[in-house]
Amino acid sequence: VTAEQTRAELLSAAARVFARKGYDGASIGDICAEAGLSTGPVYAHYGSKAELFVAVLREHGHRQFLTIGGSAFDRRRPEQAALVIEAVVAAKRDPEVADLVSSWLRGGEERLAGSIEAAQRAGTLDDTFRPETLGRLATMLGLGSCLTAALDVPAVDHDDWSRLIATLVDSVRAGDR
Amino acid sequence: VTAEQTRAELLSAAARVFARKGYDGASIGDICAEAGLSTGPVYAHYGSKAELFVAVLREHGHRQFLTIGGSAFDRRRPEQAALVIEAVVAAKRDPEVADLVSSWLRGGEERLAGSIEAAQRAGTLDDTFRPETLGRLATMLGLGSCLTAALDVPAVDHDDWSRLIATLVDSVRAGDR
Amino acid sequence: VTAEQTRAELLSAAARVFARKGYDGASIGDICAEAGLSTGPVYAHYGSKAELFVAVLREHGHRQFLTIGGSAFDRRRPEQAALVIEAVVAAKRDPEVADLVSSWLRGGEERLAGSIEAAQRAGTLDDTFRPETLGRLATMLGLGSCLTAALDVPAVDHDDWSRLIATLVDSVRAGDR
Amino acid sequence: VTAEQTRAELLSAAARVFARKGYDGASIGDICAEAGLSTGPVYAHYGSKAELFVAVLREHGHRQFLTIGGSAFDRRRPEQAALVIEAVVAAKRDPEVADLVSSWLRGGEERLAGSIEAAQRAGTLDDTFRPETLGRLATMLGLGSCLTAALDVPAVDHDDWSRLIATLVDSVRAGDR
DNA sequence: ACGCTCGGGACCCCCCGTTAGT
DNA sequence: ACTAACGGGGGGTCCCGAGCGT
Repeated sequence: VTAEQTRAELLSAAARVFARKGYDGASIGDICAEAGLSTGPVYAHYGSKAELFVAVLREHGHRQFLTIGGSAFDRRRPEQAALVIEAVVAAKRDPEVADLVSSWLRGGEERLAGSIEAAQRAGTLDDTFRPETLGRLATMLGLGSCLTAALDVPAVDHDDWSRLIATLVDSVRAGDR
Repeated sequence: VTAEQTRAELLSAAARVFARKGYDGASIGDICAEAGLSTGPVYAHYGSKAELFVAVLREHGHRQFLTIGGSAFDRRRPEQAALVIEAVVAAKRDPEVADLVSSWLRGGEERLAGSIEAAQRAGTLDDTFRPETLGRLATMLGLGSCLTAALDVPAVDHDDWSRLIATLVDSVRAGDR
Repeated sequence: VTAEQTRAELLSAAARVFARKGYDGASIGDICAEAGLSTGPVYAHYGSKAELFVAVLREHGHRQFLTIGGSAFDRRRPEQAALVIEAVVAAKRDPEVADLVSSWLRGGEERLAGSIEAAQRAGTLDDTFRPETLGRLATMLGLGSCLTAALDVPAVDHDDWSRLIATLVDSVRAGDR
Repeated sequence: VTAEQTRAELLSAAARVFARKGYDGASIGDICAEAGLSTGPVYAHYGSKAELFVAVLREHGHRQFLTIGGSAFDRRRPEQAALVIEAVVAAKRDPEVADLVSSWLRGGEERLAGSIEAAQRAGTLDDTFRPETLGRLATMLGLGSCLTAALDVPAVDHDDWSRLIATLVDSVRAGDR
C-alpha cells in the first residue's frame, strides 16, 4: 500500500466522520477505525487533528462552499452541508481554520461580485445595488441552505422554489424596476 | 444569595461562554469562572452540561431564532448568532436539542407561513407561491445571517441592503408580476 | 421536631441505606433523602460520614452480630447481614470500627466458648476439642452466612439444612465418637 | 515491552491495591502508581475499573475460593481473603461485578455439588443430604474463613481445628450415621 | 440561636490527542 | 507503520463549612 493511497483513504474517512460527528465529536480513533487504520499512523501524515481537519476542508470543503447555484439551495445534501457548518464552528477557535474559511468566503464573494459587476456593466443587472450587497445575499442563502440541510426540515416543492428564485432574480434585473 | 439568582447568573454566564467557545469548547470550569462560581454547584441546578446548554437555549435561544426582521439580517450580532449555530451543531448529537431546535424552526416557519398566507388572502402578496416556500426562503436567510454574523465578514452598506430586501419583497407582491 | 427525634430518624435511615448500598456506595445525599432531610444538617449531629457509620454500627450492629443460631444460618436476612460485612470492610481502614468489630467478635466468641465449656463440663459435648476451636467454627459459619445472604445465592432446602447441622452437632457430642 | 506483560503486571498491582484499600478505596491512579504505569493505558487493556476488578477476581480469586480444603480454613491469608470480601461488597453496587461474583459462586457451588454427588454415588458420602446443602455449608465456611482472616482474630490451634473438621466430615460419611 | 439552603474545593473515572519503540 | 504508553484535563459527584431565614 502506497503512502499516498493511505493519505487519500484517511482524508476520505476523516471527511465522513467529521461530517457525521462534528469536529469535537469525532475522535482520532473514530476516524482511524473508519479508515481501517491504527491511531498512530495519522501523525505520520498530519501533524495534528486540526491539521487533518484543515486538510479535509481543503480537499472536500471548497467545492461545497457556495458552489451550488441558488435554484438548488433547497436540495443541498446534509453530508456536504455538515462540513461547512463544522468549518464555521471550528473557525471560531482555530485561527488557521478561520483564515481558510475567511479566504473561501472572501474569494467566493469576490468572484460573485465580479460576475455581478460584469452583469451590471452589460446592463443585464440592476446597477444601483452594489455588487457586494447582492453577493452577500447569495452568500447568506448559500450558508443558510447549509443549516436547513443539516437540520431535518421538510423539503419544499422544488418547482415552486425555482420559480421563486427566478422571480427574485428577475426583480433585480435591469429595467424590471 | 438566593438560588434563583445563581441560576440566572449561571445561565447568563453559560450563554456567554457557549457563544464564545462553542458547546464542546466551553468547559464547565470556564462557565463557572465566568459566573464566579465553583464547578460543583452547577450540578445542583442542572443535571449535566447538556441540560445546562438546553436551558441556555430555552432561555436565550428562542428569541434569537428568526425574530430579527429581514431587512436587518445584515446586522445580526455575532454573540446572538453563535448560540443558534451551536444549537444546530448540538442538534446533530443530542436528540433533546434536536427536538428543541426542530420545534423552534417548525414554529417559526409556521408563524411565517401563517403571516404569508394572510397576506396572500388579503391580496398583498403573490398567492401563486406556497406559503412554505416563501417561509423557507426567509428561514434560510435568517440562518444564513447567523453564519455570516458568526464569521467576521465585512458588513455591507445597510441602506443598500434594505433597498435590496425591499425590492425582493416587492417582487413577490401581488400585481407586481 | 426535636433534635433527638431527628437523630434517631437519621440513624435509622443511615442503617437502611448503608445496608442497601454499602459504606462507599451510600452518599450523604442518599441517606438524607431517605430521612427526608437536607444534606447539611447531618453535620450538626455527626461530625463526618465515618462517625455516622460508627453510630449506626453501635446502634444497629451489635444485635446482628452472631445472634442468629446455627440452625438458621441458611435464613439470615440480607439487610441484617449487610451491615456486618460493611463493618468488617470498614474495620480494615478505620481503627475505631476495627476496635468495635473486634470487641463484638471477641465478646461473641467468649460467650460461645463459655457455653461450650459448660456443656463440656456437663458431659454433653466432646471435651477433647478446645472451646475456642468449636467457637471459631460457629463464628465462621455465622460470618459466612452473612456473605451468602448478601449475595443472592438461592436458598437450600431448610429441612435438609437443619438435619445437616443436627448431624454435625451430634458428631461432636460426647460419646458419639 | 509486550502487552501481555503489562497486563499481568497491571493485574498483579490491581490485586494488591484492591486487597489493601478495597474496591472503592483503590483509585485507578493508585493501581497505576503501583504498576509503574500512567492512568491512561489501563483502558487499553480493561474497559473500566469494574472490568479490571473482575479480571483480578478471575485471576487471583478463583483459585483462593473454596479450593483450600476445610482443614486449612483457619490458615487463610488475609490478603487473599480481602479480595473475596471486596468482591461481595463491590457486587452490591456494580451490577457487572454482581453478575460475575454471582456466577463465580454458583460455579463453585456446582463444582462442589458435582464432587459431592460423585462421592455419594461412590458410597463414600451420606446420600441422604442433597449435594447443594453440603455445598452450601462448605461455601459458608469458606466465606466465613475469609472474614475471620480479614479481621485479626487470634488463630486457633491448628491440630485441634483439623481434628474437628475431620470429625465433622466423618459424620456425613456413609455408614457413620 | 438553631437548622437548612447554598457554595467550595477536591478528586475520580474515563478518554483523548499525541509520541517513543519495534 | 503499528502497538503500547503518556499525561493532561473533562465531566460528574461527593463530603463538608458558611450565612441567610425562621
